[in-house]
Amino acid sequence: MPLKIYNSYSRQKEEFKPITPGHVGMYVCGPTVSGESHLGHARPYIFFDIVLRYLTHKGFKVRYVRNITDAGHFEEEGREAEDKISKKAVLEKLEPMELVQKYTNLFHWAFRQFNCMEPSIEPTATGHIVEQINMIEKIIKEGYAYVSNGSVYFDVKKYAASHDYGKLSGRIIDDLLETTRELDGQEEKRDLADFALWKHAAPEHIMRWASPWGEGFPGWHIECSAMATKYLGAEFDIHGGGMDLQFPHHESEIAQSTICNHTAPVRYWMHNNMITINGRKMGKSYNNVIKLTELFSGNHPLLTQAFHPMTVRFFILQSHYRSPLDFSSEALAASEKALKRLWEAHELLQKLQPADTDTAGDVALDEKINNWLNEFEEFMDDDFSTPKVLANMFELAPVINSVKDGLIAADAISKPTWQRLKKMFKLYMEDIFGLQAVTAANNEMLKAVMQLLIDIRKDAKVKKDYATSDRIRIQLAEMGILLKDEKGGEMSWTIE
RNA sequence: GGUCCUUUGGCCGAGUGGCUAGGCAAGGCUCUGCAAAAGCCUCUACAGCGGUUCGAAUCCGCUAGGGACCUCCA
Repeated sequence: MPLKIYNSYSRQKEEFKPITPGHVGMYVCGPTVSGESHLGHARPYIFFDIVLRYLTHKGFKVRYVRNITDAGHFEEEGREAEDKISKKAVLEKLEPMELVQKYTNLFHWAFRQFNCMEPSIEPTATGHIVEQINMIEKIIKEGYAYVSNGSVYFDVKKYAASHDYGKLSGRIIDDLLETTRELDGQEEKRDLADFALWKHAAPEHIMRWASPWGEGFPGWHIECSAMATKYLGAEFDIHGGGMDLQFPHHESEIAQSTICNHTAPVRYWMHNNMITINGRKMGKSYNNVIKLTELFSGNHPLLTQAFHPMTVRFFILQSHYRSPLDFSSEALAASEKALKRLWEAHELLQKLQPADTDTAGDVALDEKINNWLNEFEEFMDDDFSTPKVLANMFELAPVINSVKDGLIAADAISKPTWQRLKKMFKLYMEDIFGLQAVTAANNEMLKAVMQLLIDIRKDAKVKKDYATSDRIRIQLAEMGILLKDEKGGEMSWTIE
């Protein structure tokens, strides 16, 4: 089945055809590591992790490049700007690389909690200054950039005369040329719409590199162009990122790369929508960010509890990536319960053995199951409709639970169907959606101890010694372990 | 001000013109020593007003609310 991807550039769903058969080059704009990652960051990196996993499942070999933006005008919160004017001893001063390292580590830690796969290449902007300078020189040579006061600007007006500047973000060039913004260094530009490729560093600027135009630092957009070109080629398949990057970041990337490499860089542009909080985009300037560490610990005024990274992952999968997703503690709590239910059905399914029958006792049910399963791929192929796949899984969960409880006869479902069901759940839950058990109930010693308690409780129940049986269950509950009596006298347990 | 998007049941969220997802919450029932879990059932919504159509949550227009981008941003 062909995969269809909504291309932001053409504003429609298109069949995905990689440039090199069997291979996919995918670039996703990574974080700026001048601060701690927050919930807003979770969406693109979790979503594109799903894209990576799904493409891999479809048999593509994916090179996934995600950068770290560690160059720019950095300061750490709370540390004052005076720090930058250097009369202090080296160790007392703000060392940008130290700051960048700290937040990079924190970012990596958080996304390991989310069970995101690591990118194939994770290039840093500071590690590619040479490539960026080379690219800028090429653009100057092509006549689309000019030097002004130690800075280099891209000539948007000239570019727009022969190229469609503004198409990706739906912008009209004339409007952009008229924008009146008071920005730093605006007077150096020939035109307000021009953007910086290289910026001259003022004396107090702490991050600076030598360049043909004097000491300075790269413009924000050029790093992605330079690194994507280096690792994926002049033209590659997928470029992803948040919607807020469409303009000016991605629009500028297209312009730079097109001039430098004489070809449009990207085949499929993919943009995820924002996570909002009370209907407003989560962001530093709105003062409404929930940092990932706060989310995991529950330590934030807007949170009524701590949330497990898997709950967040599931929450994100429950909505389509191009829709805005409104955060609330209640919504996340609902996801937590939903995930628990689904995950338990999944674990149960993996343990249940199919009846040894090639023909289904309940043909209609058997067919229904197969239809739901068929749709998994159909939905994913339709621009990654993860919520629909989950909906089907929730249709299947009662079937699984009913088989366990004997409410549906084991031989109602044929062996091949049952085996397929098992396989598909494992594939989607674990491999494609990247979900994991929320609790660490895989400790062998704990399992053994629990088995002992269960044996004692069973004995007590047989003797109708309910004081003992209740005591075991109640005290375990106090510790956060939920013991459940199953039909037929068996017992199971989960960690809350 | 410009460009674009959005408005779905108590809450979160899918929705391709007709078959009206799913989750959470709530209520009822079944199972059960009790409990939990599980199962079954109930809860039919699409901002408002017009229009197109045999038929619209889905297309068009207007009104109202919300949002994003135009500046660093996932």
